Amino acid sequence: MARKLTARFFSRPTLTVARDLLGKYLVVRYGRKVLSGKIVETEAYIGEDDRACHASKGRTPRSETLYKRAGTLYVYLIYGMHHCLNIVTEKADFPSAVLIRAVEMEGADGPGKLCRAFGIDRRMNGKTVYGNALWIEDRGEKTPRTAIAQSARIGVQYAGKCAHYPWRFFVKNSRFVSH
DNA sequence: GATAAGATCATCT
DNA sequence: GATGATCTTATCA
Repeated sequence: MARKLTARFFSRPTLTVARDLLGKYLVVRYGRKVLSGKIVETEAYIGEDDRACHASKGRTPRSETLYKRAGTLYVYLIYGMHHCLNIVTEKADFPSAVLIRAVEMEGADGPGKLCRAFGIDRRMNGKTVYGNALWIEDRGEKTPRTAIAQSARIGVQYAGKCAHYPWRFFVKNSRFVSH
């Protein structure tokens, strides 16, 4: 019933992956604990032309992860204290990823809190999404198109017109979606 | 309810 | 030396 998503799922266009991730489950194991929650909010970051994407300045030691193959985890520290979890999409050498913004779990509404709740930090950067510490499951739940809403991304006002791209996807009426 | 400011550091200039 | 894919707390209404 629960099916682990493979690289094939993440190799598709980033916007498709971002939308399809809604309703899937993020599962993290550390020690003998397993935590999981349904994904209800994502954002897409696509290519060097997207000024909100960390690859907009080309390859750097940090953005290098975005150029890896689909299914690679990109985790970075923001504002000196919060981690954000992304999954790289599309082809190798094309920088794109989906940011996981919220899952249905107490204290996991918002990318920073989500990583804190799941114990995710920079040690996960560069790992894959099909290992045995972190993965995504399809539990067969269908998320109807009508339950999905789209909007501009959050926290990227500096990105000029890229800030207005409707590349954020979320499940309507979920109380776990960030404010 | 809304808005503002402060925390705090890896990364890039 | 500047800045950010955020969050918490404080203050006002």
